[in-house]
Amino acid sequence: MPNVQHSDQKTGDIAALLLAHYAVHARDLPWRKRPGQGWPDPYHVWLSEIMLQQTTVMAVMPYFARFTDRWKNFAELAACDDADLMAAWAGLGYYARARNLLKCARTVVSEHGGELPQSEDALKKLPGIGPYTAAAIAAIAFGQRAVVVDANIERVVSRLFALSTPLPQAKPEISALMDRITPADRAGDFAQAMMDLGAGICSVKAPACDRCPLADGCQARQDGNPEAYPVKQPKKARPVRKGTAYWIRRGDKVWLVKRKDSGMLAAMRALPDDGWNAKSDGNMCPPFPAKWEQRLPAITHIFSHFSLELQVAVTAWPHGPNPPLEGEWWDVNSLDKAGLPTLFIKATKVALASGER
DNA sequence: CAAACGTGGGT
DNA sequence: TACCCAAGTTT
Repeated sequence: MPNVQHSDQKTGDIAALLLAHYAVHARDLPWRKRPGQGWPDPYHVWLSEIMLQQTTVMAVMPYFARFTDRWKNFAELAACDDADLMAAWAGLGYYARARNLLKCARTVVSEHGGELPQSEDALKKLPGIGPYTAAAIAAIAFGQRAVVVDANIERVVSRLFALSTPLPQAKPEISALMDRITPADRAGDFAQAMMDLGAGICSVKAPACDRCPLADGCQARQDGNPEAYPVKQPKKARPVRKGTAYWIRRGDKVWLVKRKDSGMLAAMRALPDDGWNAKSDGNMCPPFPAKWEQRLPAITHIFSHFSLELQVAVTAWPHGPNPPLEGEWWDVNSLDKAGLPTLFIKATKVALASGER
């Protein structure tokens, strides 16, 4: 445990100071809107929390707006087609979230009468909801006292108490400290205030301590080295892989496939490829023999755990039978509606820009 | 438990 | 440019 030189009195001040600051400086985010006087719509809280996992507020905004406009509650979302959902999620990344989102909505409808359960335990049993999200929903949507810990809060707490233990080993310590400073009432506002603080003031680089309501009680600030926290374990290098995608054109159509249901970009619509993955290069074998042109500029795409140098090979497919490869013709003029992951969006742009007939 | 799992903005 | 990181969960 950390050197506990903070009295309960002092840690109690943290919540009061932060909530007062939050009353004035809270970000105005769409999922925080409260219908009437009460709490925000739990469906909105849940949807935003899933979208915000490892994803910035800026990236989430347009997706949240489109999703809530199109699917207004759990029942509507549960009833949608899987392919439509995946296409709507395209570009946001971490596609397992989209598959779990749908599973979760369907479970909420079939087993919980279309309303989210309110207890942290019950929430954690739902697909896509882990420790963080369960606590966040319980606190933010249902007013329960839950201890919320995300990467922002890890950073803020690490600095407040100048924790020398590196992450992820420090997680239990951070949870215990967050538990200690979380108020009995307004735990949800407190969590959001901590996250706002981490996002806007207690930033990774160059924290704005002069604007921080907790600066006086911050150990790292007193020590003059807030940027040194949180201490983290070094990360692994990112390998570079090579692969090929295949652009099969017939008139104004291109042949798209659906990726398998597990692994990278699972269940997403895509261009055919040569089997590249995080562990190995693609085999450079086209899906079928044809006259393949392969002189387009390579694409570099950075995934979380490897980089990919992707070559695009092009062929023209004659009218008549379809290519011997499960898939569908897609109009090249409406590729934006295909729901392609960003990697393949880049590939389609290269193919089209090449003046490819 | 460590690794898998996307993407784009910031520095 | 290169590297860091984000409202984490699942296996």
